[in-house]
Amino acid sequence: MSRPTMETVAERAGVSRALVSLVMNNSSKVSEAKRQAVLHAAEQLGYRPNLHARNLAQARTKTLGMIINDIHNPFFAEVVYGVEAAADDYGFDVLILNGGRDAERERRAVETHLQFQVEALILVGPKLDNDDIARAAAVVPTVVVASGRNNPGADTITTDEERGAALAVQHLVQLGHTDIVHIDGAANISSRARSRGYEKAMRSLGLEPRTLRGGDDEADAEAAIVDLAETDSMPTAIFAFNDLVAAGALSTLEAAGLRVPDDVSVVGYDNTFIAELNHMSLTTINQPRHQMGQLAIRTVLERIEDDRTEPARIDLAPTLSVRRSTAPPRKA
Amino acid sequence: MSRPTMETVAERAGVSRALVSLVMNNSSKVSEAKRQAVLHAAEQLGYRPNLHARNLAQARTKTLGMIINDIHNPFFAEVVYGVEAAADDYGFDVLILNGGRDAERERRAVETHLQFQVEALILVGPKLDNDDIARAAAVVPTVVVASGRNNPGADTITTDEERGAALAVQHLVQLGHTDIVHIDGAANISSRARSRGYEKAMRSLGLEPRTLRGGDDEADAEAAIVDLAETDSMPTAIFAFNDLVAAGALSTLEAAGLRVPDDVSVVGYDNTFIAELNHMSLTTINQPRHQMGQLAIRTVLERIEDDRTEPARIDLAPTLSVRRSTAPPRKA
DNA sequence: CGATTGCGTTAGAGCGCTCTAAATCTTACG
DNA sequence: CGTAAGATTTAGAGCGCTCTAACGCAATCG
Repeated sequence: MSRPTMETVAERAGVSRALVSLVMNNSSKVSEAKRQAVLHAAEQLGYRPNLHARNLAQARTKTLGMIINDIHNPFFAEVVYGVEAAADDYGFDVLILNGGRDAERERRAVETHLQFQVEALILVGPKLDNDDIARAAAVVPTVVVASGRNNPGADTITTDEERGAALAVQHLVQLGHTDIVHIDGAANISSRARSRGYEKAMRSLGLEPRTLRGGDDEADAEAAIVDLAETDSMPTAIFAFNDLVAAGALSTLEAAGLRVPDDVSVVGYDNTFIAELNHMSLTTINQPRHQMGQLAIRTVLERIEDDRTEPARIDLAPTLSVRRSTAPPRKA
Repeated sequence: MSRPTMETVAERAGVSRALVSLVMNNSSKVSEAKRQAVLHAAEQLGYRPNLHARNLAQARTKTLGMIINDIHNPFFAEVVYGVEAAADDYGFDVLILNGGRDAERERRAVETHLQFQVEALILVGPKLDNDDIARAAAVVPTVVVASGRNNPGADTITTDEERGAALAVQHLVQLGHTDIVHIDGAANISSRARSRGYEKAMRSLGLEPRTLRGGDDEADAEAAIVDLAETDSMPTAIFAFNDLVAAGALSTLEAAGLRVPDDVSVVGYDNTFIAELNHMSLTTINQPRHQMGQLAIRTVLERIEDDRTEPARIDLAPTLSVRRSTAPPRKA
């Protein structure tokens, strides 16, 4: 037994199919009596509009497609909430597809979304390269959140990562540190900007930058720290590429018999869940993720509704979240 | 300029619309020449099938709807990967909607999915009550993952949480502990089963259970621990409702000057990301999340394809993950 | 009192695709 | 060379909905 359609409801309510359609879209030009009759019939039958039929008949789908780099990563979750909140406000549904940290999967996800006729694409931390993004942006309004900002044709929502790195350095310097090492993000997309920010900030304060190769993972911190310990060149503070690397630093430092923040201060980046844990309590750089999500929607809707065409570049300011992993250096 | 349709492609390739359809569904009964012609025309025009039209025309949508309790929670992320992997195998698309820890939002998400004519619903840790679930299950095959198992009409994939709690107790007892306190999950859905498992296991080993009210949050552990410290009744081991509560225990214990695992051993539950962090290194109970996701798909597909009707109840065995938060008790 | 207005309602076409049944083209065989 | 069998291809209906244009009817007006 198949689901009831408008036809069924119309029959039951003794009206035409078109009238049912009007009621479902709560048009104002329906008499109260008929509206009730239709609503009642629909209720009784358990009628549910078929979105595919609606989307076919209408030009618009009122649906947005979002692709998340990795569902695992709590950094992106917060962005999702921002996106959803804003989309709700404007009456759009958001379909989520998981990129799974894999460009090929993301490419397929884009394809799926396009086949679903989404009105816009929101790419959160995409792995896709610029060409892929340009191709997508040529078909449908596209906004990239938290990734590089030279995506041709697409809007971008970023934070100023150079500035964020500078905030970390300034914080440490204000505490009295002068020997500050940076463990970078290796090939990670944000690595360059954060390293550059660190180096510029150090130099502008008259300090010598020291950057070590890291990665985006706990284990990646280990080699760097071990190296520092063995060459007896342990700094008084470490600025890590992200919170996870900072977490790796924390445990490796402790394993080496050093206390945080007494012996070494540690700063992370991203203000993820990890940093918030009391037991970690990581000083870190915060990106306004919720706001980034909201802005992504606003931006992309400007294209849809007001058909703006020149790409928007929104660059937000990061902030510092001070916790217990930083303190003044031990007096020498 | 609107998107090209099958009609456009057909014209360009000099064939009929139906033939294009056959090619798109790679039917075997199309001559190689025409197939190439169609493919080529489609390529040139940037043709992309309209899923809404297809879904309307076909009885099936080959689409599954998944609702996740909370995108933030990394526990669920792993389930998602399992679901996606299995769905891929069977050629289904999975649409993800975020429940946002809110029953009302979940209810709307169910509605959205149904309007999208999904062939089945996968509810991961739903907040919905049994009635809501029954209502959904009456309309479309539904499987509930990682939640209570008395959902009328729906299939369920769970782990034996009593057993999991018992594993924790046994591990601690084997290490030599006899004074083991449980901090429970308060109103949380899994709390009852885990507490019961703990209490049964304790009694069966001739030990006296001691359960304190906790919650599902770091802060919830604090009150309990502070209480233990103040009444001078600190046990040698704590079994927490979940990893987050265990994390709270860790930091509160340390703040009270107690070392883990030297003074007190701590066991969590769920084997989340947190437990894995080196700096936490939490002994915990693991649920086979990936497998749970896969089984969810298999189970629900059995209903769709083989139209099984009696509800399936799959209950998997949890395992123990030993890390560095547990050790033999200090000799008295 | 006939014509006009405007509200509420409806018929019917059309959205892009699949599917069935029938048409057309080959190929093979007597 | 005619024709049946098989292989390809196509016309056309229909999926459930929206939208335009038109219709019926009551209220309003000159």
